[in-house]
Amino acid sequence: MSVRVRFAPSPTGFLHVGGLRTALYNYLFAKHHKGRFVLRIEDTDRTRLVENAVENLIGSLHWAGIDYDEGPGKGGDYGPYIQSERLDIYKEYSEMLHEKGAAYYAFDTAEEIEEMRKREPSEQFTKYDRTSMKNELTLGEEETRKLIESGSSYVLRLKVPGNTIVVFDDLIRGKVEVNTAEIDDQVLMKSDGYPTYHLANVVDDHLMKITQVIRGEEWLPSTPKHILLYEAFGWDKPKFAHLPLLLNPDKTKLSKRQGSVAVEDFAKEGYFNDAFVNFIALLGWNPSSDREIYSIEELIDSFDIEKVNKGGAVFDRAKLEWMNFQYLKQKPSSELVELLFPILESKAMTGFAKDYLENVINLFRERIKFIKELPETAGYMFHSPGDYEKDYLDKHWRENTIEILKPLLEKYRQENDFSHTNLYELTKTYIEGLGMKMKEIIHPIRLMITGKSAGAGMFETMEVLGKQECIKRIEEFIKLKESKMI
RNA sequence: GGCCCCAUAGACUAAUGGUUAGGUCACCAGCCUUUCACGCUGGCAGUAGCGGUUCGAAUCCGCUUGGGGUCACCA
Repeated sequence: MSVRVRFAPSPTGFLHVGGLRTALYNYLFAKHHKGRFVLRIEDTDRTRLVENAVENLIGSLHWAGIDYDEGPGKGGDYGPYIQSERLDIYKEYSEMLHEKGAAYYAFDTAEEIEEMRKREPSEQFTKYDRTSMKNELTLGEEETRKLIESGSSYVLRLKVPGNTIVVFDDLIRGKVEVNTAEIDDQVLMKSDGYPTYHLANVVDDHLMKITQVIRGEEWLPSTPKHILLYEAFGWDKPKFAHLPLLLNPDKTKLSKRQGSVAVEDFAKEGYFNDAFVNFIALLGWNPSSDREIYSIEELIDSFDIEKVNKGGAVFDRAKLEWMNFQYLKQKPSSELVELLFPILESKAMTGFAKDYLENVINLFRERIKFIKELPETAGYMFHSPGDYEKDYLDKHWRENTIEILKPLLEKYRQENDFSHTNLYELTKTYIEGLGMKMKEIIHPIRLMITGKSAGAGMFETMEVLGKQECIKRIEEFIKLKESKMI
């Protein structure tokens, strides 16, 4: 049987980092086994719908490079893939469940249920008490039919069998056992005619021929209910794999309270999609013991669901940044420059040639974390320094600096080869001829040309800026200095 | 609190009965140097605890402790 897995988010906001990891593992699993990856939208809670959430979700998946084979906007043989468009299906199957005696109708109001829970003296576990409440079992068939026909609102509840052990074999955790005494008579169909997650996901996974259900650990406690449903329907069960949670630094479930969790926020911050995916993939699993950088193909190739860790993984920003930096270092400048264009444009720093910008990128790629830092960090590559670091100036500018500089400036003026190697040789020859050291002149030059104490190699910087610009800046500085403006 | 899941350094992980317990991030030191970085070298630091099984346990079993998840007409 060919592998079919699904990612089934509910459209209640943006794609969560944990959701992306779940989607990614499903994707890796599907691709590894040459199977199919299905996207299904679970929008059965009408009260939590968020406008454009589906588009957002798909957009984030797309950014991450996770492509689905079947789903909204793509179609497939098992659609529709949006649960609100499958209501008649759930109705049909819920009635089937009722006919089999595996579920019953109930008429309690929210208040009555709340009261029942309060009545329960134990602070342990308050199950729905099917023997004392207003439902098909206490009212009888006839009364039930009358109530339904008269338009009373009602739900369908799962009739959980008493005191039996439900067992399933989790692909990641192994054998899991739960006594049905611990399982509530879960609502399957809500009074608004929509199914709950429990019914919908079982019906859909069955009809969509899902072979492995790979989802977050938060679903582990409700899996026995799903097992009961498969058994009531008489269907084959898929295999289950419950992924460890992604955690905040304090080890609680990764949440918005402790920083950003929306995938699109990371995209906006400037993380590379491939670096981000690489990082996320390694939260809970690693294909080897001596590597951190993997292409998506390599991840697919080596993915093994049974090797996924059981314990939760803290989402560590520092390592994410490091990962991003690894990608920044090796990406071709032709790709990076495309990211730089819109950034410069937004700062009204336009008019630079592509080649020039690529040179700037190559000068700074090992000194920044994100391309968006360039207008700030490398501002002087786009305009004259404007101001000069006071401490740097005080430290490296001497009484005789100008005298030393003027003949050198003249040499620069007469030099046509502004390659960094030549500038280096030329400068070195001159300065050592005076019995001085390179650093005694390099810092003043850096100051005059960049205004900053930190930057790329000085002669490399001069090469990229070009002869004309360098000479102009030195002249400007000398003029300021001589007129005591600085 | 009941139930379920989990447990290798501060963080991510490798090692599926035999390793001096390996790698990465972070941190620290040194080197490189033209500043800042990068890079290189080295260092700090771990099998939660206690029993058991075994010639041999991070690995298997039990208990304890700790952490997490979940207990809705939400997913």
